[in-house]
Amino acid sequence: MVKHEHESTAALRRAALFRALAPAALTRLALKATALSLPRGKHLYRSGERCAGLYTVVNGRVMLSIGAPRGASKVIELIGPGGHIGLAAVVLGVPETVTAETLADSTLLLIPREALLACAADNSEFALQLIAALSRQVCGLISDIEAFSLRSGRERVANYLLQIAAADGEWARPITLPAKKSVIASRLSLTPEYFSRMLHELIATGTIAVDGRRITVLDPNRLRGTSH
Amino acid sequence: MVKHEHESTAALRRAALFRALAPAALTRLALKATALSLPRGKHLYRSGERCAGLYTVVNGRVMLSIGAPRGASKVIELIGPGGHIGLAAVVLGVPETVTAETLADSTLLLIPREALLACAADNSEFALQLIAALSRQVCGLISDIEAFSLRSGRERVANYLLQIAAADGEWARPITLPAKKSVIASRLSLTPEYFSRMLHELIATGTIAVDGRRITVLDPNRLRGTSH
DNA sequence: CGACACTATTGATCTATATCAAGTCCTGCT
DNA sequence: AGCAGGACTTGATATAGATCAATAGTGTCG
Repeated sequence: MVKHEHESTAALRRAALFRALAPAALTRLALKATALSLPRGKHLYRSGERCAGLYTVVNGRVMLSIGAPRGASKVIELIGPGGHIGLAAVVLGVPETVTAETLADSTLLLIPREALLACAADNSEFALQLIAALSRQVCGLISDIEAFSLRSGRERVANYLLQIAAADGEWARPITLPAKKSVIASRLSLTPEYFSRMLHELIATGTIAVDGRRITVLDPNRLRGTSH
Repeated sequence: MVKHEHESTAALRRAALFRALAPAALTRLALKATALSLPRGKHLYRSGERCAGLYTVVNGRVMLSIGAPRGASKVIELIGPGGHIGLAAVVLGVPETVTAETLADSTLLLIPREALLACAADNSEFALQLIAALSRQVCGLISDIEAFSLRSGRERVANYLLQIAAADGEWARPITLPAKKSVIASRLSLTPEYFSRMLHELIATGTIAVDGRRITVLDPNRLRGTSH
């Protein structure tokens, strides 16, 4: 039991949202959290369901997507270790607008809505963290909208590769796509077929090399050039 | 001077963000705010600029848009009385990602970043209001992304009309577009030409009637039917 | 180690929406 | 009132990207 608390506390400390939280408050929150692990391909929740609290990804990977009536769907975001899921809908207490599904075996922490709000209410430091996290999300979504409506498919692909290359840090070292190509394609609002073509166009110009999910950026400058 | 304070306080109370704020805190905030009025067509700020604080629209109308290199641009949101502008970038203290421009003669209140953050820091009630406001914005942006990537132009137009009709309350009463048609078209990620065609398609089926910026919904059910 | 099932590529074709080009209708201004 | 410039419409044409169909890898599990 004590072991489990320690694990939760440590896991929360590694999450961006909770990093700055005072140890006492963090432990209090961790006590209310429940850990769960899910195999790949399980749904955390579906669009329209009400969700008990905030999920934090300890490890694994979760896909957030919106589903339209006609079976069509679109990936909104891919969330890895340290990330959190569904904050906006949880604090509003409204049904989720997205569907969350594990892309790999994952372990998560579920923090009940009440504990989260209580913590925010008597810890202004933490409330400001929530505000900052939501603000970052708003900026990210706006930049997605910009990409979808003002950039071509080619530009979006180039830009995406640059982003994960930058996040990874080292150039020349091959980067690994965080999910299978059809998921990445949907994240970029492209069909798998078109995504494949764009990738092969970049290969043809000697900009990148592709080996399965592993991509090497051969010519960063040219990639930057085609990204806008 | 006292007059001006009263005006600011009253204006803030009418804004969604500040409605729930305790009178004392509200007055304190209003004291730090500066009122400004701008004629139509003026920029509050442009994408990339750092912005001193949060703008609240007292009256008039402001257009938020993102601009791409190639002169292309897209309207993100139209903000009327009671709304606020640029919250996310202001709390993060990063350069604005959007451009804000008045669409009509407008009066605004500018609340300095420091005053806003201070108020949030020692007023957990208000911090939660900010959290809720940002969460609502996140949900709205996600729903925009859903519309842009999963719905056809026709569906987006129908849906938009339903939304403003619902906001307005009374059916059968003609609704008025909050800006000229080319701006609405951009808000819906359509060209003015295509927007015009979609509107005329709805006219042809007897679903709506259009007179300039004034639109009457003749057949709400059919409109709902074409909205998805 | 072979075979299934899934993932990716490739080619051919199609379509929603953009673009270009006039033309018409307002609307505010002198 | 008349006119200039913008806002909207209408038509013809072009195209980015989707869809459909077939094939080729690729990994995984008995």
